[in-house]
Amino acid sequence: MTDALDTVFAALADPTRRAILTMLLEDDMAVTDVAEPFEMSLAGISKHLAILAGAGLITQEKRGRVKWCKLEPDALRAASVWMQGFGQFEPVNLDAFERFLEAELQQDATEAPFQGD
Amino acid sequence: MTDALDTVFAALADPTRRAILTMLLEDDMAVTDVAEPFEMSLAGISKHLAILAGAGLITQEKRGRVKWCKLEPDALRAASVWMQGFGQFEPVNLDAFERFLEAELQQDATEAPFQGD
DNA sequence: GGCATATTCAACCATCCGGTTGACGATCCG
DNA sequence: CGGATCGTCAACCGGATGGTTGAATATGCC
Repeated sequence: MTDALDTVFAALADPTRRAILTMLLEDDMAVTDVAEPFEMSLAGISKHLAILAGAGLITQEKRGRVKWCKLEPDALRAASVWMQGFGQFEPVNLDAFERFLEAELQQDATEAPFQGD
Repeated sequence: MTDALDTVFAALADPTRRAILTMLLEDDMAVTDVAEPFEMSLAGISKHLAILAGAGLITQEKRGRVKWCKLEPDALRAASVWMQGFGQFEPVNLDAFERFLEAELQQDATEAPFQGD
């Protein structure tokens, strides 16, 4: 009965993985480039990336021999919502939340994506 | 080198602990009462509470032989800030989500009328 | 073909985690 | 005092986690 929140929060609980996510904010990256700033074996980083992908926080797409890692911010949103109003995470509300996100997306698509300040 | 975020996210990664936090939203509770709905030994729950306290998510105060557990929502703030600093996209807009829910409710009310008497 | 690059796999290791049970220290109450 | 209640401690267990190394698999390049 491992909830999606379990894997997301567990993935976020590691500083290396949080650092990776922060790096991916900048841009998509290849596995080797993700690993470069860390004093850790490439295989170790590869495992961390697999965990992040398992939590849905990133996706990986192989082009040629390079596997590109891409941030998936939506996975964070569910966790963020839980934190802000934890308690109201019954399935009903999750469904509603998904509909909400879709509605929001459509709105974003038709309106200006940023309300900059 | 364990960051505060490490312990907070790790604490949130367990469904039992999230359920406990949700229960504490209602009111402060004694350890025994926290444990009551779970099919788990009291010692097990006591450990979970210690982890939550270690992460600063709750505080515990002993009055008489009863130890009261109190939610500390501020501890969530750092994690929440981290997650939101994350998205270039707007932070999750809970207000908008609530308006969405209300709008949906009204829609349900007008679309699926009771054939009442 | 042959070599370098990119990434994962497999095995292994130490440590942590979630859980149990049983004993123990406090505290209330009759 | 003596017994019941509240909660933790200590030891233990199986399984997950975070890391390593070395071999293996793809892919690109000359």
